[in-house]
Amino acid sequence: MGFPKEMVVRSIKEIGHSDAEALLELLLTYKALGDDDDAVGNHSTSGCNPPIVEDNDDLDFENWNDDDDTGGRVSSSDDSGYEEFLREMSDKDEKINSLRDMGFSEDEANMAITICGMPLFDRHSFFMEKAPPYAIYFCLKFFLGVDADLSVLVDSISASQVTEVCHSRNLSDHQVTARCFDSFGGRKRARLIEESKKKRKRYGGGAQGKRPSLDGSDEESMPLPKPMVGFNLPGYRGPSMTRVLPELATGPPYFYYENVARAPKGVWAKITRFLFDIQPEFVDSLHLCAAARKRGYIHNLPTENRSPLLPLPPKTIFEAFPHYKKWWPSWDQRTHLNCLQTCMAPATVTERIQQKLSSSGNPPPQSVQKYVRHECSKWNLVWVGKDKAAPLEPHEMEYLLGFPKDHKRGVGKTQRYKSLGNSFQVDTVAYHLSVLRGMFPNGVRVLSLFTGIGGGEVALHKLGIHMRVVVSVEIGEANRQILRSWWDQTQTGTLIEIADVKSLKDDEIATYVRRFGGFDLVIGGSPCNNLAGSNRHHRDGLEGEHSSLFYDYFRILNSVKSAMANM
DNA sequence: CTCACTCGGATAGAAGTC
DNA sequence: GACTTCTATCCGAGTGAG
Repeated sequence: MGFPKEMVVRSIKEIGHSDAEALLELLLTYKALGDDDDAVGNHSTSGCNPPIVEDNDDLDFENWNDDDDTGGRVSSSDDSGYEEFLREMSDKDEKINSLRDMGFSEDEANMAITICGMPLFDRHSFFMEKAPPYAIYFCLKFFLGVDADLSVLVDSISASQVTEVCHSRNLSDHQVTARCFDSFGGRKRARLIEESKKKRKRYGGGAQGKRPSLDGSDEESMPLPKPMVGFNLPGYRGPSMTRVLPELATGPPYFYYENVARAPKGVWAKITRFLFDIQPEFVDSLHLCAAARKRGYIHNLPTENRSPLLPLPPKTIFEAFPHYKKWWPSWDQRTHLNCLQTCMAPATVTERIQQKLSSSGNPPPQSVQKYVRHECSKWNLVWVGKDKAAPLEPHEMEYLLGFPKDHKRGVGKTQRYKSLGNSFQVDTVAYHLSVLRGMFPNGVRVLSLFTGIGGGEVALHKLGIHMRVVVSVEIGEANRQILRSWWDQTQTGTLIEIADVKSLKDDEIATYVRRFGGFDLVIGGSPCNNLAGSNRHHRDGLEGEHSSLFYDYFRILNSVKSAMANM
């Protein structure tokens, strides 16, 4: 009943882009073969992955929409032809040789086999939301040809749907990508529902784990650690942790991804699934400097032997700004500032505070204190005079964020606030990147996405790591000028500036990879606009207009990995 | 339940540019 | 004077902790 493997692979190669339905059928066929391969697929590849929900806890097709955990599950296949085929495929070398005979490179064959051996990939939920998207991505890329880029994949898989969705919803490419992944879920799910009616086995209660919702919005929450110090921080020595990354997640290149920690529910779970199931490192920069900055970082860097930038930054408001102590009221007991944001308090806020305080006694009544404390916390105000609270100056924000003084001089004040609010906290990022210092004594080649004002570059510079090359992608012209200006003053390496991540396609990436011999680090934090709690209008999650650029980070990272694998 | 916190956005009007 | 750019001033909800 099973297909000879040569037929499967050859058919896939022949079908190529021309027939999406047939291709999907073949992929599903291949997956069906893999579904029953317990021996191959059930090994664990990662010591850091979150607990994986077992099949028998999760597959409940008839009752998918409700919370009844006593539904059926798909039994393991009793088809001896499949098992025979899979036993045949169990030897990795043999598989590689077979694939090489068919014209695939060893890297391509290795990648495909690695993917096919991954536990999640091997599960019934392959094309569902819960399946790791990077596996789907690699798998499709492999079967469609290694040079196909994501947009081509999407087009060939569901061209009519893409067109329809784009026209009717005005969606961007990455949103379409996400939806196509979702659409696979639907199709595969329908197929599996049909199969499950034939092969069903009852199982008892006690199901564990969260179930992805059917509308594609995964509600899986990811609890933030307390204290939010990541895997470790200077002065916060937790239990020593060693992590084993999935094979596909390891470098080269190293990568470093950043975004707001307090994103809407399910966002970090989704980001994690795209980025190789690596557990995010949540850090509040409050533990390293005088201002809070709760951020999640997903990276494949070593976590041992980190070292902070010296001198350590001031850790309290008074250490950072001693002169404000003079006017600081005793009933304002803040020692740290809240997150430095892009918007500053309007003059009306500070005027109202001054007016309220001057018209009340000393100390002011509790109600006034409460109001003023609230406004000061909300707008990050500091006491600059008697009864006078004021927003931080841009150079003070630069200082707290670890940038050199007047890094952004010459730019409008509003723009400076905006860029700084969107930036890295340099000391925090530098602490994570410090492990690169000993690894690249001759310098690093960096692909910097969503560069902003160059927080990652400044961090590397302050660590004393020479940047041989930085290919920087940043949409803001003012930010590009700031980086260029800083680069010309401090650096000797090559800086290439690109405006739009969407314009950075596979061929150009491959050109840079060939030109520079690859990248050592792919670093970037994609836009948080649609994730941040401050956004009252369009907190749309990862599919939002700006935040969906995360998918471009994912796309470009994989493109770099692919190009480097083919070097 | 209350409370605290959040890499923001839309708009009108001012200011600058041609 | 038309147009663009900049600036000030408004605008709650989602989430989690207690």
